[in-house]
Amino acid sequence: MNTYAEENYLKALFNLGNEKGEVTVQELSRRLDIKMPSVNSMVKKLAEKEMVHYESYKPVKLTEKGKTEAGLIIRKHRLTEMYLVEKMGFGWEQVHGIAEQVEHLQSPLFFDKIDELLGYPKIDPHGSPIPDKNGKIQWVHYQKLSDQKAGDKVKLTAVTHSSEDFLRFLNSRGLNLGLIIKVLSVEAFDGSMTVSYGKKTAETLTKTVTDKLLTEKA
Amino acid sequence: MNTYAEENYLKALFNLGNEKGEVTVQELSRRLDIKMPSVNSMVKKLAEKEMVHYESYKPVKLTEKGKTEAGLIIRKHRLTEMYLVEKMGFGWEQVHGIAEQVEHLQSPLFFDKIDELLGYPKIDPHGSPIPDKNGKIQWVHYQKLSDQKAGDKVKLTAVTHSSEDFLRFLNSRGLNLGLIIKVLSVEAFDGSMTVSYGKKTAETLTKTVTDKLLTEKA
DNA sequence: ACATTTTCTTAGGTTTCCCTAACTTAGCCG
DNA sequence: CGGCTAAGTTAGGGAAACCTAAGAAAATGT
Repeated sequence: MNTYAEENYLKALFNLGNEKGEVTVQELSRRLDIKMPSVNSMVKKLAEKEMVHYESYKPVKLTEKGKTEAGLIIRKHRLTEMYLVEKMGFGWEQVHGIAEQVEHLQSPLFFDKIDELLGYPKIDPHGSPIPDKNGKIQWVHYQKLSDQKAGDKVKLTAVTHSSEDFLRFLNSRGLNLGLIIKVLSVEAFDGSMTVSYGKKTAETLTKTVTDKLLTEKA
Repeated sequence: MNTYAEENYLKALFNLGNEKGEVTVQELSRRLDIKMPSVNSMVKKLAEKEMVHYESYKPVKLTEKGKTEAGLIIRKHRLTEMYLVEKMGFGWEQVHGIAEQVEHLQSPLFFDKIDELLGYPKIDPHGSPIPDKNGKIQWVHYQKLSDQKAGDKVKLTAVTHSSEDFLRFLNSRGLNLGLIIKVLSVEAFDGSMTVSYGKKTAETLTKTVTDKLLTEKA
């Protein structure tokens, strides 16, 4: 098992290394607000545990194993954030600090339950993907419904918000996941959209709504 | 602020010191599964911080300050347990380990929200009192079910033991907190008791069980 | 290309919290 | 009361994760 400190390093490496996957000691040091010599020794320790590839004077890179571990922590973080917002009524600006602590809890039971209560979300409300139980991120390229044009035909695959109110609204309109939606027209002045799906031939959705619906090409 | 380890000592002192309030180094050592010399030095540290009264070769006792700190941790623990059971659908027997970790989170915001969502409860799922925001416990007068007489009608409000097996047993008999129980008869020779509650018209409980069930006048 | 600056590493120190081994105090018993 | 045992303490050490100070490597500018 990884220590609390190790988990923070793994997470930082994951978050910083988006493009090349490489992160310098200094970047890590700044992100974690930990002095470079401390980072240096921790990086060595992580290399020892085969969590990172590392050679002196070179940037650090997560191994597959490291990526998985990091993914699992980020999974816990994002599920927690979502739960706090959707189920407990916190504001988005309030949840980061709490999730930062909760992500270190060791209890598959707990996070599985959260996952279940949230309806197994694949992305958080910011659109960031939530890694699966194996720590892997599914790199599906979701597109907001609001980014579609008239004539487009898409499949509704995810929602970025799962508050009771919003889910109730979706239900009342018969908007279920997997549904094929055809965009009929888009109003230029307010971004509202008229679409057809299922039995509905012309339903109008506000931009507030279409912003929260994620789609794939149908 | 207290460290993670300090918090565990405070909690153990609080839980062990129910009668006289005094706890020996050895008791602490056994409860925490930490060797005596380690306990000894931590106790000194806590005395330094004025969390406990301590003199060499004497038992340890929480100060008022220590009691308050311990109460606040226990408050977090019990609120967490209750939330897990009431709002997330966990079973009684599942929540202890999770709460044990959550109780160390530093976020008044988080626990206030839980408190609010639960409707400011004074009792947790095991029936133990929940300390208030100042760490103080309201001592309610409970009576063992085994001390009741035939004809008495009482409300089940707490259990004194919360092992997995015991909680599972209670579940299997439909014995939930808040339940109204009527004592039908008591066997003189073994103290076993026949009671009725809910849909059950004549359930027999051994003294081992009724000793662990706490009640209020209904 | 070489001198300066920046980045990284090494060395050595601190705090927290745990350990084992060995010693001391307190309580008990004949 | 003296001696034994159990409980408590002291001494010394180790792992984790941080630090500062100082030296080494790499990058950078003219």
